[in-house]
Order: sequence, then C-alpha cells, then structure tokens
Amino acid sequence: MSPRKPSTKDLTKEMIINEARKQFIMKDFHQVSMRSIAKELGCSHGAIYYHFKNKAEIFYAILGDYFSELNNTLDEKVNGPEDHNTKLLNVFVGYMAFGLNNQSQYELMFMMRDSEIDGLSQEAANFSYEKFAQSVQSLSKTELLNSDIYSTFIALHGFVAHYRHYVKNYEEAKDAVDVHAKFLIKALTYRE
Amino acid sequence: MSPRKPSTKDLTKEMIINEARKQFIMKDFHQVSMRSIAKELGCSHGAIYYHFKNKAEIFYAILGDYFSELNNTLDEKVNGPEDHNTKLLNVFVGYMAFGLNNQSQYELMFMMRDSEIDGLSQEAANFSYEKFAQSVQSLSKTELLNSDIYSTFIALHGFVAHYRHYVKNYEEAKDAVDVHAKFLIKALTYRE
DNA sequence: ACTAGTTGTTAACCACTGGTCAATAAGGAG
DNA sequence: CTCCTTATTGACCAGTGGTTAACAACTAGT
Repeated sequence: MSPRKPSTKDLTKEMIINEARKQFIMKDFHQVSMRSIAKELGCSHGAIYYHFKNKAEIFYAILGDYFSELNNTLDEKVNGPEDHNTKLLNVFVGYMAFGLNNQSQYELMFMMRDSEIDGLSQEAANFSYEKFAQSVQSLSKTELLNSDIYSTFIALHGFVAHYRHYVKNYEEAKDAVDVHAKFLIKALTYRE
Repeated sequence: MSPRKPSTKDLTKEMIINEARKQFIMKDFHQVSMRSIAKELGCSHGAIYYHFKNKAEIFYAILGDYFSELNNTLDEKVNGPEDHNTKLLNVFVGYMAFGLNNQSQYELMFMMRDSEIDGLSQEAANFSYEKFAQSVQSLSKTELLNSDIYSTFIALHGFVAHYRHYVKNYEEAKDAVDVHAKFLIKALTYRE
C-alpha cells in the first residue's frame, strides 16, 4: 500500500529497453517476461505498462537496431575489396552468420510475423530484403531474375531457420554455411 | 467434491488425441490448451494427465501420422509415371505443398526442436530427410553431392518457413512454389 | 504557502497457461 | 462384503500478459 517508491531513479523507456535487450540476448522472446524485466529493474511489472503499451512494443523497439546491424553488415560485404564473386559469397555468409549469432532476434525479425502483425517490423524486413536483392544483383556479372534472387534469400533463411536448433552461433556451423553459400552461388550462376 | 463422473463414456487416449488433432488443425500448438481439449471432451483437464504425461506427449503422438503422410506423399511422387525430371519437380513441390497445407503440424515437425528435445520426433524428422535425400538422388541422372541435396532440403524448408506467414495453404502460393522448385532443379543440375 | 493538476508507481486483481495431487467414486476379484 | 485398481475431479501451484484504483511525488499557478 505505498505507491511510488521513495525517490529512486525514475524508470525510463531507455532503461526498460536496455534490460529487455540484455535478457533477450540470453533467452528468447517467450522466456523474457514483463516480470523478469521489472524484477531486474527493481520495479513492479505494472510500471512498465506506463511506458509501453505491451510486451511486443518493447521488443519491436529493440529490433530496429538489429535490422540496422544486418543491413550494415551486408553493406560492408558489398563494399569490400574482394572481387565480385567473393563478395557475393561474403554477403550470403554474412546473412547466415547474422542469423546464427542473433538467433532470438532473428526469430522475431523474420520468423514471427504471426499474432501482432506490427507493420513496422514487417516493413523493416521488406527493406532488408530489398537491400539484399540489390546487393546480390550489383555483385552479379549478368542480369539476374528477381525470382532467383528471392529463391536465394529463402534458401538462406531456410539455413538459419534449420540450423538454429543445432548450433549456438555461426562459428559452430562455419563449414556448413560455406557449403550452402557456394551451392547458392552455383545456382545463381547457372546458364542454360 | 464428486470425483469420477456418474457413468459417462470413459476417457481414452484415442479420444484425447482426436480432439487435440481436431483443434490442432485450426489453431497452433500454443493455442491448443489442455483445458480447451478437456472442455470439449467434457472432462477436467487433470484427467488428461492420467493418460499423457504432458502436453508435448499428446502432440508428438499426433505427429507420427503426419510424418507418414509426408513420406507417403513423397513416395507417390517418386513412383509416378512421369519422367525423372518432372518427378523431381513433383517431389519438391510436394514437400512445400505439405508444409503449407499443414502449417502448425509442420512447425512442430521441423521447426520446434526446442524445449522438450523429444528424440522420437527428431528421429522421424531425420528419417524423413533420409527418404527425401534418397528420392532426390534416385531421380537424378548424375551422382549428386550429399551437400547439394542437403542445401536443397534447407531451401525447401526455408520456403515453407517463410511463406507460412503470408499464405494459408499451398493453393495460395502455387506459382511461387513452382518457381522455387524450378530454381532448385537448376541448382542441382548445374555442371561446371 | 497553499492548491490543483499531472506524472509515475504500486499492488491487487483478471483470465489465462501447464502441471501436480489428495480425495474419492466406480468397478472388478476374492 | 471387503480389498484393490483404475479413472476422475477440483483445488492448488507457479507462472504468464495485461488492467486499474489508489496514491505519492513533482510542477505550476495563485
């Protein structure tokens, strides 16, 4: 029966997001609860609802950074010093590495379109794909079919979706990633 | 305070599985609760725990049928009257069609290796893959790399994992399925 | 200095979830 | 008429996301 804590630091969106992000690195979305965040922050879980309308809103706020990180990573690969074919390989490997190194984030970014539709995350995912498609096209000697690029993207997605259950990070799947990337290069390079 | 219902029909494993399967077709694993099954069965949710040790056990019991269905579907494609290349295409399309037409089942079969490890489902998934790999090899004119077959499988998996959010069944993704299947044929057929 | 309004927080509460378990009823066997 | 096994209930546990009345703390106006 004593609302409002004596006079500790006020709770901020920043603090909540940081704590959520911290826990989100270790556990997945469903394992991070409003109460676990509140507990670590030393407040009641109800307080969080003053700053965010629901759990999803917190996590979608976090995802922005990860979409940026993915986009930047792919940009780096495209602008590298290597020859085009190597850079294309790097883009593929880079995508899979990101997915495997940020598994719970990747899940929310590209695998959890359900429930709360959340147009923002959807949009960000589409934007990331557009960037990927452009990168792939720009690194190719010939004009590629859009459908081939899309199939390639889906194949990369499939790798992450599959290996996330068997591997904790990119390092553990390094060889398989490489093999898969080379398979996709082969597929894209195919000429009749 | 009146345990044991007067004398209605006894609850059986069969009944529970049937009800769970029924609900599982409409909703996904997390939306089907022990209580929703019990309610429809007219019993208390505690009663179910007499027949199954937990929720997962019910659903893994259901999955067996779906693994069989998938395996049979692929077998049919392999034994069809068409030429090898068409049959290979049919196998790919058949796999994706199964995934899109049984989305929540597919999720549990191939996408939810987490939490309860459940070796049985794991084993069934591996067996399905082995069957797939053999089918693909048998329909190919040349000796394929195991890694290429695996990459192909992952690419199919990726398609299902991706499109499940945008489409309710195979019919709605028919064209995209076809395009993706042809892309993979191209990739497999590649010769340097 | 007093008052009014706003902002932030708490804790109790809701309706759920999966899971456990003592109590107990029904039925069969001796 | 007992004894035993089997099946079932419903109360209970710990947890979830989310809501809200009450209230403290701060701010501005007079």
